[in-house]
Amino acid sequence: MRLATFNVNGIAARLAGLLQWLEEAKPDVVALQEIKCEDARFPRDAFEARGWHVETHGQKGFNGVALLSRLPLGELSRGLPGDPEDEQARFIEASIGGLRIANLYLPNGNPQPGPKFAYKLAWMQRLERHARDLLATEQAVVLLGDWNVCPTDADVARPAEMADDALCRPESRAAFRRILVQGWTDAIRARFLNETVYTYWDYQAGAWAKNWGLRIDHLLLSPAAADRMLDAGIDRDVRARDKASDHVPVWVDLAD
DNA sequence: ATGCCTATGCGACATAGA
Repeated sequence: MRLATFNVNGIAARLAGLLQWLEEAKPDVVALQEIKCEDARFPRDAFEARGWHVETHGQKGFNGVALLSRLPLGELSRGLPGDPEDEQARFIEASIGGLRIANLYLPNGNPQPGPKFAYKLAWMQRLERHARDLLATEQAVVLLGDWNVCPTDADVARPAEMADDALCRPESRAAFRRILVQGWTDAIRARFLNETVYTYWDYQAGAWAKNWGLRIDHLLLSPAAADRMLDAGIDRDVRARDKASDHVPVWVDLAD
C-alpha cells in the first residue's frame, strides 16, 4: 500500500499535473495540502471519475487539505483537536483499510517572531497532544503532510541563510522532536539515513536549478506502521515539470 | 538588506507562502 503526501500549492493550478502523477505513481492514498479552495470548489468529479474517494477540508483562498483514496474512507474528522476557535483548514483524518491516516498542513510561522510564529508553536503543541493520543491506540497510524519544519540542518541546503526562519528555529525543531520521540519513525530519514534529500524548492532565485531545497514534507509512522514499511521515496523529478508546485510528492510503501 | 516567483481573490494590487 502506497501512501503519499503532496503540497499542491493550489488544486486548480495543479489539477492536470496531479492527475498525471497519480497515473504514474499509482498511490493508494494521497494527502494533499494547500488546495486553496472551499470544499464546494474542489474538482471532486475529476478524481471520482478515475476511481478515487475524496474528502476535503477546505477554505477560501488559502490553506485547505484533502484525502484521496482508492479504498473508502471511514471515521472522518476535520480540524486539529484542541482549539474550537481555530478556523484555519489544516487537518483531516480518516481510517482507510485498517490504517489511521492524519493529513496535516502545519503553519509556516513567518515572520518570526510574531503572532504567526506563536500560532505555529501553539498548533504544534496541540499536535503533540493529538499525536500522543493516536499512538496510545497502538494502531498503525501515519501522520503525514507539510510540516513546515526542517528537523535538522541536514534538511536545509543553506542553513546559515535559514537560521532565523520559522522553519528552522530551535523552538520549531524542539516541538517536532517532542513529537518524534513519542515513538514515531520519520520514514524518509529512515530510508535515506545519511543522504541529502529535499521535498521543497523555492520558486525564487533559481532554487531548483541550484538544488537549494528543504526537507519539510514528512511521513511519521507509528510503531505498528513502521513495522510494515517496505520503502519510501521522493518524486523529485515532478519539480522540473511545467506548472510545478514548489513541493514534490513524498511517499511510503507499507506491507498489506 | 531585499527581492527574486507563484497562486488566489471580485482582482487592475494585496496577501500569503517558505
